[in-house]
Amino acid sequence: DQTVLANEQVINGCCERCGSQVTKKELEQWYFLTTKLADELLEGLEQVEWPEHVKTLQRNWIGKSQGAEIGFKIDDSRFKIEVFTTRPDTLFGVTAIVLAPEHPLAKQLCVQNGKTAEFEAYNQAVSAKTNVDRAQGKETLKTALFTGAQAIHPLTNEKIPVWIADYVLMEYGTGAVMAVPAHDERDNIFAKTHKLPIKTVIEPITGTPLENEEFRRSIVAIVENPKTGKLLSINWGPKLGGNLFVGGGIDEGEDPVETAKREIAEETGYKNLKFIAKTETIHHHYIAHSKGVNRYIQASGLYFQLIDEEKQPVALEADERNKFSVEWLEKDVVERKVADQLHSLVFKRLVKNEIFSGYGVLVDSGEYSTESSQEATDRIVADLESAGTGKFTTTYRLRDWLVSRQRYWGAPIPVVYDPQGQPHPVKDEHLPLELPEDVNFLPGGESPLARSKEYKERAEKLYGQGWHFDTDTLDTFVDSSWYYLRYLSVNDTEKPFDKDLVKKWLPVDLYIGGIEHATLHLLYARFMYRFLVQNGYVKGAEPFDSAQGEPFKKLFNIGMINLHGAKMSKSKGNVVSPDPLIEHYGTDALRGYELFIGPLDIESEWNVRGINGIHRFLIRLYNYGQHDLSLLEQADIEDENADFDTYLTNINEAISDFRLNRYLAQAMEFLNKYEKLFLSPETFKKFLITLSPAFPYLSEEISEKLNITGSIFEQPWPKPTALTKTVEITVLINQKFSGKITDPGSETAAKKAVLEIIEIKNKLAGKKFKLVYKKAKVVNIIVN
RNA sequence: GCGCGUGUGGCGGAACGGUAGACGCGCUGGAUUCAGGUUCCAGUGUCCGCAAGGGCGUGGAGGUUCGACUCCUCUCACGCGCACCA
Repeated sequence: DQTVLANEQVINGCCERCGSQVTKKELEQWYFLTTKLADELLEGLEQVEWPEHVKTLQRNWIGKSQGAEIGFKIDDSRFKIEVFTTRPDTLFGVTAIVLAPEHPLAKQLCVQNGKTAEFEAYNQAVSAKTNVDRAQGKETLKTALFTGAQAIHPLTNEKIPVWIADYVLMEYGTGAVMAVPAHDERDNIFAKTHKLPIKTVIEPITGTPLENEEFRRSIVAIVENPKTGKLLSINWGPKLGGNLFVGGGIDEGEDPVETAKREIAEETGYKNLKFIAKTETIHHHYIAHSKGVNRYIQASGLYFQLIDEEKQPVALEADERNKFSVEWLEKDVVERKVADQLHSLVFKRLVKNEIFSGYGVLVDSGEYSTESSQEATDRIVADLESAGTGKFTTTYRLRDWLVSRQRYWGAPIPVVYDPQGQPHPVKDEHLPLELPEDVNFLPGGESPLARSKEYKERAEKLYGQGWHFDTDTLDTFVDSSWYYLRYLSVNDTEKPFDKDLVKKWLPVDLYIGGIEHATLHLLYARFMYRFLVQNGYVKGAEPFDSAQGEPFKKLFNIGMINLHGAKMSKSKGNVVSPDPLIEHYGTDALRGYELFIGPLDIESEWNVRGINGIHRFLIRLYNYGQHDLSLLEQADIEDENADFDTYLTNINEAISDFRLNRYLAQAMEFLNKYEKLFLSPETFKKFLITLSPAFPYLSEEISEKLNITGSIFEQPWPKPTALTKTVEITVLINQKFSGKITDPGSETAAKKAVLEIIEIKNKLAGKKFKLVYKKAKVVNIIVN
């Protein structure tokens, strides 16, 4: 409550910690310039072994986007507006320049054009909206204000109106956009609302260009029956492309609308049609399988409605006509069934009225017309650059990290202000700056430190009359962003951490934590460490590669335990106390159950009944440990060793993969098998050692019966006895299990051995079959 | 809207492309017990069958392969993240 937050700490317009709503306020605050390292933070992700999921979260959060900045001069003034766009290829489609309300030029342009009152009114309306309102949807798109100013298009010199609208955000890009209503959804809504022209400058391309293409012009015609709302579709069957609309080539000199009417009548008989709408030209490349040629077509999509249902006889020959059937389908059915790229694009443009925001071929774009988006982008930006009014740039979604907090509990910001209000760093000899103690530290809209008499006096004593410390404290995430460095030198009173120790211990080999830190702690810590490394604070000034800027080499995300589908948390009051369970089952059983509940990185459901299984296992283990094994007849030692080796290999793998549920399952399986066979005392001892991490109390207690000097925890982890176990091959008949054989090592020997098995011989008698062999795996007998 | 992830018995969950459901919970029957609990034995995907045995089965539809939970394409459902990002 009552403090500022960083962007990362705001969830849906509310505080990530306390859930209270976030409002906007103008304040002077300190920032860490995380955006300066945005690129490095992005690259560094390639250097670490983190779950892909977490890397993606961070990549999205940083939100790198490449585009260009383009300057638009304002007519009759010295001003110039820089817009950021990812689509310079749509430059000829610009019909407005739109500024964020907070844009420095927004007010000035209004004032210049005698619209001061309008601006003030609009600005007030906008700032009255909270972030939550802004996030509510497209409602705010409709609010905008014309400044009265005209910008000059840098390539055509046309005049373009300059608007203010709050759908443009000051924090992103340059706080100004070029509105291209034909090719951007928001610009489109904006333009329609304010009756601005919409100019198409990109024609879509579908498919990919091929070699030796045959060129033709053609149409795709959608026919609607206005009485039913259904659309006419031609079903060609699964092999010939499924459902399509009526299509056909345009004859030389023929008008597309006439072509479409002719094709519709020929294929379906309907002849009384009303033309409704038409798409821009669509460039389509495809392989015409039936004709065996590659085609490039320039297609027009056309939309018709039936005037009436009158039909003429279908003109096609019977064999031609039988290739397809004519269907009337609901629009949503059509959307699902029409898979062809060209036809479904026409559907989107004409039926769903979607705008086209993809890449394509330029049209109505002066000398750049007929170029592809890619070519045009490069050439347009290059041309603008040589004219001094444009360049490629990169923008990030990441915001700088606001670290000032109006809270008591935090490290004081080590800044002191002179009587003129100019900030200065607190001198080294005055560090660390400690919190004053004569304050009421409840939050109250301003920092509690501002209320401290002692803090003020301290500053004046150290720096002189009229000086005062910054009264905010640092975000606690600042502390957690470098604690792993301090951990190495907790008793050092001279400096925050010891470079040599850092050099020795970092990066952290394995970092375990919850996913909730993905774009908070983990991002801040990476930033801080990289900053310290880059500036020689941790490794000296030697050059370093990107990987050396990463504090955490490997990351493991631990999953939450849920209760009835909800995360357990103190604030929700749905925490399960372990105490009664420990009392009844013991800590070993509880720990074991927690390991056994499921994979560590997956959210799991808490279900107490499961603890019984572990409890039973522990009782069996304990009872087994009461036997004097040296007096009992044991199983075959070679089999036993081989089994133990297998077990050991499995659990070693499971443990290093954090598959602790597998680790315990293997242990149970092993005990199940040998509970009745009796192990040699040596093997049992090794078995017990492998269980000691999961069940420290019980394994220690049982080990007292064995000849172990000292604690079981001082025993080395067992090593495989390295006896080679015989490899078995599975024998399958038509993929069904039919037994196992010992692997003789070679294909011919294995096949021979299989065919000598009596039961298999009998099954195969008189049948044709062939054998598939896979080394050390399987012999599959395929009988037809 | 964009991005990411997950779908396997009644449940938690196993399966280097090679006997799907290991291990555990629960459930059913039996033994022990005056009884309940505990413990022990047997069974437990589903359908047909007394059984032997067989059919079907890893969200759905295709494909690759001798063989697919696993690889590829499409699709559905759920979950998560970001979101007026130009």
